[in-house]
Amino acid sequence: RFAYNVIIRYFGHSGQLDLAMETFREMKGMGLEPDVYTYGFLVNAFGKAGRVQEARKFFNDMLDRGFTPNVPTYNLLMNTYRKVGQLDAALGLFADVKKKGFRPSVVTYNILLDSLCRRGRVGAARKLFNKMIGDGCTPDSYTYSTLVSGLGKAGRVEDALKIFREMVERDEIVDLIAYNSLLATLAKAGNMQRVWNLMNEMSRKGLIPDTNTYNSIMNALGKSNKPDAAQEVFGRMVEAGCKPD
RNA sequence: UACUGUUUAAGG
Repeated sequence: RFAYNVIIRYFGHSGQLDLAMETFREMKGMGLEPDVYTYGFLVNAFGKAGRVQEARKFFNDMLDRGFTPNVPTYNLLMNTYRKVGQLDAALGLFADVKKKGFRPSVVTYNILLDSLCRRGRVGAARKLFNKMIGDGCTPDSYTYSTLVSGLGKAGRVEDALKIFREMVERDEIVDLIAYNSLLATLAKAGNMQRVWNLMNEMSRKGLIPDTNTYNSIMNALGKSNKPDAAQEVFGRMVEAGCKPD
């Protein structure tokens, strides 16, 4: 069964859903009982492809067969809802998790925070953020980047900065993605001074900007009609040995 | 053995 699970995960990961299904049928044909991992891999495979109905069907099959999903399994389906923007369904699952007496993990909260932000519900996201801390769930660097990015996209630059600073104050590791999230926010807001300052801070910390870093800045400059500045950034990018994609 | 975060047109 372990071997079948590995194969199903592989096909799911590479988007070969038909082969994943075929392997699943073969597994059952051999009289091998799928477990929560088997179903989890299938939920994930179809969820990543945006095929919500099928993902949900596997999840329900698992319930019908008397398996008790654990938190990561719920997260897989919740992430499917997040991807297609079905916020209410994601919130419904969250309620189920709590009703069953499970403790949502930091990943669960991160998925919900991102769902809320993508629907423009940044106020609700901040509330949930406070609630998660109140419930004793410690935010991680995913949590902060999600919020910085979400607040930034909503145009709430100062709030994004506040969250970023909070991450620093809490000694959370500020990784490249966290910097990229804030840089994109600042660049879109036309706050180039802070962009350059932040870039300097990054290099002091030994963090190497990647194509994502440069692309988001150039994109913002282009949109605000500053092709010359964008070109200058492009020059710096090449100078720094970063290959344009 | 599984789950989450950063950039990406224009026109219609």
